[in-house]
Amino acid sequence: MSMLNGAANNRLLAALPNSDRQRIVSMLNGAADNRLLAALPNSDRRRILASCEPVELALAEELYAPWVPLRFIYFPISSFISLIMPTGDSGAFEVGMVGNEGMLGISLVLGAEVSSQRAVVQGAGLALRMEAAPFRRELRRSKALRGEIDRYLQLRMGQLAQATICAHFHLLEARVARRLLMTQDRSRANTFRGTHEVLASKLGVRRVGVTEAASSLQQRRLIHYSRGDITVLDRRGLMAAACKCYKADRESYDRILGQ
Amino acid sequence: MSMLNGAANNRLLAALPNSDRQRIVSMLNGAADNRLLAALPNSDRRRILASCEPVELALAEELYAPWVPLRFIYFPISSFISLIMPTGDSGAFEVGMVGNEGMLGISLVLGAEVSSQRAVVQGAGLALRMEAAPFRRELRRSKALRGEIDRYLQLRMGQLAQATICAHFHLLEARVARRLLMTQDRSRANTFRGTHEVLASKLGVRRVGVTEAASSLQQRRLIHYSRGDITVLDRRGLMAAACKCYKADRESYDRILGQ
DNA sequence: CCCGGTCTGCTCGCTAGCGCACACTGGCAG
DNA sequence: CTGCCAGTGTGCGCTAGCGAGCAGACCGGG
Repeated sequence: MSMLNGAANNRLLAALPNSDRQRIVSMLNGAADNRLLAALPNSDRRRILASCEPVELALAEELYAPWVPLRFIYFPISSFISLIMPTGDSGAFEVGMVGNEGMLGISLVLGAEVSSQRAVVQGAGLALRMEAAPFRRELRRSKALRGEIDRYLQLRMGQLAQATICAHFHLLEARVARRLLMTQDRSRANTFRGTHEVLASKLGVRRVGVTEAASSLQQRRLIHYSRGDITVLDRRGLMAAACKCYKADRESYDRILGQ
Repeated sequence: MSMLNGAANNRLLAALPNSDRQRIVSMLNGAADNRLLAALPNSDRRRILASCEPVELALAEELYAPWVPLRFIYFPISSFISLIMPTGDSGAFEVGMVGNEGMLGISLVLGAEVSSQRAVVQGAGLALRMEAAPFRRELRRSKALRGEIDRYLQLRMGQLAQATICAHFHLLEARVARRLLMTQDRSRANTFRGTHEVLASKLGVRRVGVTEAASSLQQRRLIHYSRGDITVLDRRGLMAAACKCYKADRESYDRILGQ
């Protein structure tokens, strides 16, 4: 169980809930719960997993700060991460979400040591992480890894472009609905955490705006929320309330990563 | 002069103005006027140039249509290109500009055959183009090419993120100023073409909005325009009128590409 | 010289979202 | 039980940008 080495100063595997521990065991058998890793040939994946270390990510934990050299890259398993761009005047704006479909630390792939964005855990859970140096080594060695990351890069660029349009053109209520659906997808649960306040900061709007939008969605029985717990009641209805960007994103996801 | 072969059905080198022809000759001597090519080791560059074909790009020419397989990639020399994302309801929105600092056709690098965006010539001029197949071959062969493209990718992603914020938060006048500065940089001239109408469509706003903003900038003697000709009169003043995104973009440009 | 089309200027009513400020509520700590 | 505070609800005046439509100005072609 080489994966356990080096996790000394971190929450250890033993401390994880059973379900997560089982997931790790199944990963060691080659069925990683991270799409990017799962797509690799067995030999490459095993080698990479051997350099990875499982970590439990806590809600709101900051994994990257702007312009601070990146020590680790992360493959989310049951966690997911929000990429936040600082706006200068102490505001913020989310420019990406990383779930188990991808990885955090693309800058390292592209030859940089830092990133201009903050990375904040938005859904607590498990992830695999790898130190920068071995990751870069692996990147040179495994053509398959690089290929998968390239496809993921393509996805991310497309979604970023879509997000630009969405933020500029679409009504807040539709954007809120879309954001909730995206969160639901990545947390793979109907209920997840998130106050109006943090949602607002990610969408780049006032809290009040989110309250109004969310309240409208709740009155229509599409969602329910209370003190930071959000539940999706009617996924189909919520999709109808969301802008087309959500569907477009899903489609590009299927097109690029699908099959 | 192998570069001339294969240009049969195109505007030929001989038809180019003297200045452009001289540029090509100097490129063959190893001093390409495209930053990405210029950064390559001589041997790689010469090999790549041998597979390239010079083309004169006309204003408003459409190089890529959404979802149509990309036949060529382009290295702009004196031309520059606008990447347009369709918004569904027949609107449009610019998500990137490609000048001689980079290349057009990143999707091919990332393993796709198509792109979701339109590519339209925004500044007429010279470019080198290369067919998809030899480009892919070269990409596998030249580590240096891939490395340079990776750095360029990083730049583009950063600028896309910045543009998202800009479009969402900043006042139209500041955005117009920024866009004019960016155009000036890429056209490397104080006067360039562009009507309020097309500017508006790239910024995702009404033409009237651009007219108001441009008119205000003109009254302050920062620019002058008339029937599709725009001249920057006071570059420093225009920078002051622009949002900080412009400066941020330049800085990320220097940080990533500046040696 | 006139005609037609392109480019620019201006108006008017409208709305989404903003900034600010304050009030209510439920759960948790002391 | 009390106080506190994070999370949510609401109200009010304000503004940037929207949609639609029309008017003049300039330019090149017939």
